[in-house]
Amino acid sequence: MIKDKFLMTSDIRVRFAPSNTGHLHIGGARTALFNWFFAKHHAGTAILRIEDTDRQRSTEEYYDAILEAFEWLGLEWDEGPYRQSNRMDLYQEAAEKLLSSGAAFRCTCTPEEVNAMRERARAKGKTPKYDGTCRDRYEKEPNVPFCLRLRAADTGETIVDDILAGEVVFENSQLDDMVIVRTDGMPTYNFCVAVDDIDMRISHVIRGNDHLSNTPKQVLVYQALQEATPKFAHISMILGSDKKRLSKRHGADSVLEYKERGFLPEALINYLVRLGWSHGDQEIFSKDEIIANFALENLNRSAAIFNPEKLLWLNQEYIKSADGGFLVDSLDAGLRKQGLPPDVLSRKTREGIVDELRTRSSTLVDMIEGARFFFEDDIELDEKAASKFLTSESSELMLKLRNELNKIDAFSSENVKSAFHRVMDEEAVKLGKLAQPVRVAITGGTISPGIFETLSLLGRDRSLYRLDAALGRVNQ
RNA sequence: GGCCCCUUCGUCUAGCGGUCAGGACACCGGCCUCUCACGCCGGUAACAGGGGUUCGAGUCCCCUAGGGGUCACCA
Repeated sequence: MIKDKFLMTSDIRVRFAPSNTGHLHIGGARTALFNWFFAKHHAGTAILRIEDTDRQRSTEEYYDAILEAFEWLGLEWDEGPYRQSNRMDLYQEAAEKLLSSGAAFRCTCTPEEVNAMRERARAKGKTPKYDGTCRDRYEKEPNVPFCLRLRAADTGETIVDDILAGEVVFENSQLDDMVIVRTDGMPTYNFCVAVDDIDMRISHVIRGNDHLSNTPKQVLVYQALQEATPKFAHISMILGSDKKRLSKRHGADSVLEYKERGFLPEALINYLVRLGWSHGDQEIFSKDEIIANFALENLNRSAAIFNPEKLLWLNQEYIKSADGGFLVDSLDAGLRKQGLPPDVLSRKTREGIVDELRTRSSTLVDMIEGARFFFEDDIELDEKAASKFLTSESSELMLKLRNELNKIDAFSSENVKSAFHRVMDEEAVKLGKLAQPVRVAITGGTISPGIFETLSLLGRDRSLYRLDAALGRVNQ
């Protein structure tokens, strides 16, 4: 969308904050999309922040892959990517502030001891949580390692005001004295999130529903830091066909994998956004249309099941109306990947090929597969089709057609059609009798675009060569 | 298990007290047709259950059931 230069940037600031412990998967992408469209709709600022405080599992490969995925999707972030690992000073400063104000305390309990506490509480039928052993043990022994915990209230309640869920009340008795800085000095997720969101002046936190239960913990950090909370919107999640959380088991769920499988970014975006969001009966939206109409209020609160068939349908819709040049480029790249040179046929011809294939391909991969035979020197015949259609009976017809094709002037689909009709009239056969054997001879199989167009696109030389090869086979 | 969220066709959804409960994907017919598609026409299919509130409830409230999430020195 062209930015209206008269439109002032609003105070709306949102962030998408994935961890680089895995690929950007479609669930995360949808969350990112909601954030991004919300920001654009309000002429606000969309920020990308990588949460890489997990030293064990974060990798640079995933970091790069996440950026690559966004690049492919065509989502540009107004700020970032910020990385939490570069912002340690900020967290340390906040932690010290909390320590000196008494909101946080040093805890020398070992993980084993804390686990034991939780077990004891569980055995008594109570909420398993840290028991507060170190809360008031202010004199600490030197050389004993410690972590920092945030002192949680034992009574009362913490209310999360959510745009979608309304006021959600959590009993403070459920809350733990959570660790905000680990023994190794690394700050923890729930702490960094709040500190960063404050520092980045985030106005709306839009994230998955799985974070709702975490929110009161973060609210506690805001309160301890004496900062106002942002507005929250916890969106529904995407589930697999088994109604379980999306995972590797459901197949390809990384965004980049959809690229590999021949999906167009516009189609993926359209599909993902429509999961939970709608605008009347409209199914197909350009980015600009989504920007114009997106509103958090229209978001569905219930989980959505990922439906690959509908994505496929949408993808084909996008392929049907895609720019021809783009499709040719995609075709060329796909062919080269398989070691087939695209330029055995002219670019104009390839444009004709993708035009024939666009109504027959639900993915770019399908399209390339459907175009293979145009570019192979020697096609592979499907045995079943060959034995059914390449018979001595059909070979006579094909031979006649071959001679007619050899005579025609320009090898246009119209002229090819005339050639067919001359043979059909002469032999008093219907088109089907002639077309299927020719199709098998030309394409190797029984499925292809219209036979006149196919021959015309393939060109006279290659067409006759293949016809001859098929004829030779029958006569053997 | 505690706490939290959710519940309209198989799936995505429209609906925001009065509709024959609409659209889309998928599926099933039909038309078109040289195959496969595309396109066009038509069809099957839903308010989880039970209580209220109301003249009237898919729409509001409660309960039950089911599904999901979360309870870490992971994010």
